[in-house]
Amino acid sequence: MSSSHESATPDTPAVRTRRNSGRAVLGDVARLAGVSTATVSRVYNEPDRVSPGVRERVLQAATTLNWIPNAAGRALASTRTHIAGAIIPTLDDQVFASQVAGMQAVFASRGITLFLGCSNYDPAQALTQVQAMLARGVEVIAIVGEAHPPELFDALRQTRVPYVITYAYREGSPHHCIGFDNRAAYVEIAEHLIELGHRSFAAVIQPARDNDRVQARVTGIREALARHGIAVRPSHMHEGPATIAFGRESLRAIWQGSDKRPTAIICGNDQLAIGVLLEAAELGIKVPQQLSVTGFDDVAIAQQIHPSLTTVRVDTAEIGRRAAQYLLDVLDGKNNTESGVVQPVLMARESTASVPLSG
Amino acid sequence: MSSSHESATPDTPAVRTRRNSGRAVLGDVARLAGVSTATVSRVYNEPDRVSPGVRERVLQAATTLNWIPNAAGRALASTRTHIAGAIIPTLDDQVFASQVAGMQAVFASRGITLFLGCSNYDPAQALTQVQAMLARGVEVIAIVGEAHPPELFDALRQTRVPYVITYAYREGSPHHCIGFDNRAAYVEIAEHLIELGHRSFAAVIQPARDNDRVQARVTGIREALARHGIAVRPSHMHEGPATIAFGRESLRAIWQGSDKRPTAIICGNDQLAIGVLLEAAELGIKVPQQLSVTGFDDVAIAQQIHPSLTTVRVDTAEIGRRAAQYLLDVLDGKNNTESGVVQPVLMARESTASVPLSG
DNA sequence: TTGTAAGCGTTATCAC
DNA sequence: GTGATAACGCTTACAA
Repeated sequence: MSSSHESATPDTPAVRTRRNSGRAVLGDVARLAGVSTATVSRVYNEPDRVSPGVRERVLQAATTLNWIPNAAGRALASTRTHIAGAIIPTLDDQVFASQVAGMQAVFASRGITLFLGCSNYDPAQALTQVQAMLARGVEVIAIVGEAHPPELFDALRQTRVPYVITYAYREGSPHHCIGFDNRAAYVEIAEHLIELGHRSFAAVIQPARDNDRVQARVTGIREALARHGIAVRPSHMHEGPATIAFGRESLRAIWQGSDKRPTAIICGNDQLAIGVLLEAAELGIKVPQQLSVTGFDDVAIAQQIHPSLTTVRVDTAEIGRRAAQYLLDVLDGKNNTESGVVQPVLMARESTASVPLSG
Repeated sequence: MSSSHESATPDTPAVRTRRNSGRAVLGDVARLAGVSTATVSRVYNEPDRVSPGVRERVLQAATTLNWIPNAAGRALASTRTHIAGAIIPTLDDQVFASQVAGMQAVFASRGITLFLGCSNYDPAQALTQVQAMLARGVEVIAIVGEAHPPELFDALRQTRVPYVITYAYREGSPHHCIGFDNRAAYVEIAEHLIELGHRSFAAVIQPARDNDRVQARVTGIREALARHGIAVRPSHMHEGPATIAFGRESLRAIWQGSDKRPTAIICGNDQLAIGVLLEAAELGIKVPQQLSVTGFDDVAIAQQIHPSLTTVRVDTAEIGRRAAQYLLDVLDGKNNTESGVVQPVLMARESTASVPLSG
């Protein structure tokens, strides 16, 4: 039936097979409202440029038909997708989850939806995710950390999609960053302990491979200690999964090892530190009298546990909000000159104290 | 040169202004490979139906031009977006974060990307998110819980977008659910305590408003206790934010109140229970000798804290995976008859024990 | 203020 | 196995 365009026989458009299973389209709304498709479009995109009466009629028709504008059609015609992308290592870490929540809130207020991708700390997956997002037409993209394959940044450059590095901030980075200086944060932790008189340290950290933030933290520890002629013994350097369990086993190994026991343990995050704290209780090690312990993140339990944990608070939701705002500004052609630094705050609590007199 | 069809003056297609800022399109690839656009399309969608030589040539051209297929164009032409939507209350809760991670993994393996929306436990926001997702053309959608505005389900029905309710499972629900029976889970907790001889209970739970899961939990507690002629005193029923701090203050209030002290406290989740545990330590209340405590979720610290926490483990990542699989099956027209139940497991640990002899 | 009509980048339907 | 070409649903000059 329905011959394509010049059929003499009147075709029946209302009954014509719809690929989209009967969903109303803009044209249907236009017909019902008795206006052109352009007018319907205007009602939604430049409502001021259409007279109130017509506007009302169109809105009415749209409601009647339950019309929902099709984003793909919109994107194609306007070359704007109103989609942003965010790539994080994992959702299983509170710091990234809340960063995403912060971004989402800001983007949502501007009608932009967020595509989320997890790299699982794997550079190859990060690259894949970025490519998928570019194919999806994300207008901007936020990526945690800057340790990524060059192809990833090549792709971003070629497509000219504005991006921002989150969570990490490094002077001299070629990228726009929003976050904090992980190295400096750990320098501060180490110095806090040195000021308390500590001279013998252990470190329990999460896997550093492919993770610029963790590498920076370790560097911070080493640098701060080196200034005082101190180094962490290899047997006192434990790298493993960022879990309570690994924190526990690390302390046990450190305490029962043959080397001189440290008076302070710097942990890569609060999970590890809490593990150390719990194991210390079990081994009868008094914190902070015999041993000082520090964490990072300031998770909820850090200030509730006994002894409360000295740690560093970072407002990761704020990182997310700022990152989103920066990207929105780029889209708007505004020149966002705001610094990308979200300052971490050392929360000195009960788990750190002056070094015990008897080394 | 190739005048399109009737233009006398030769146009210069290579230089024509591109709205998309110089990104290569399928047509460019076709031209460079010396084939038609249809063939390029086939290379990516039905590679078997194109000869190896041509295929190679097209792939080569695409690489040269750094061509990335445009998802909007694809969606428009194929009426498939390869996008799924997920709506969760918040990312700030591990159980939902890992559910999303599980879904994402399954969807990604099928080339489907996930749009994520957070309702912040607000029905109105949930509705907005659903509408936004439908506009984005999600092919399927997963929503936590079934306590949502009717308009939400109306929209789903009208657009015929397959959906699934996650985290909650209820016999007789009009929706397909993947999760567990929150009521039954709390009946089990209560019965565990009753078997241990407890007859005097307190409950510390998160806000129940607009939250069918929490309401079901409370119902479970009440039903199980009622079977034994027991009810929770109003002064022993504390509802508030799901935080360690609220857990602490609840125990303090319960313990210092004028009513007879309970021998067991059932908490709405592990955060609250850990708060109770920590406050008990501070108040010198012996757990479980004087007081039994239960949580829910089995967060990492639950089995590490002392005394270790009796709680319920739910594999939320599995809920996410199963939900995604179900939705994929619907898309494939398969009849997924798998039960939607992901069985919770009671983890009886040190924080619960027989009721103290002296009531 | 409103309408006409030409795209936007892809896929699908036919012919060949 | 390939190639024309008409959709897909919307926006946007340009015209009226």
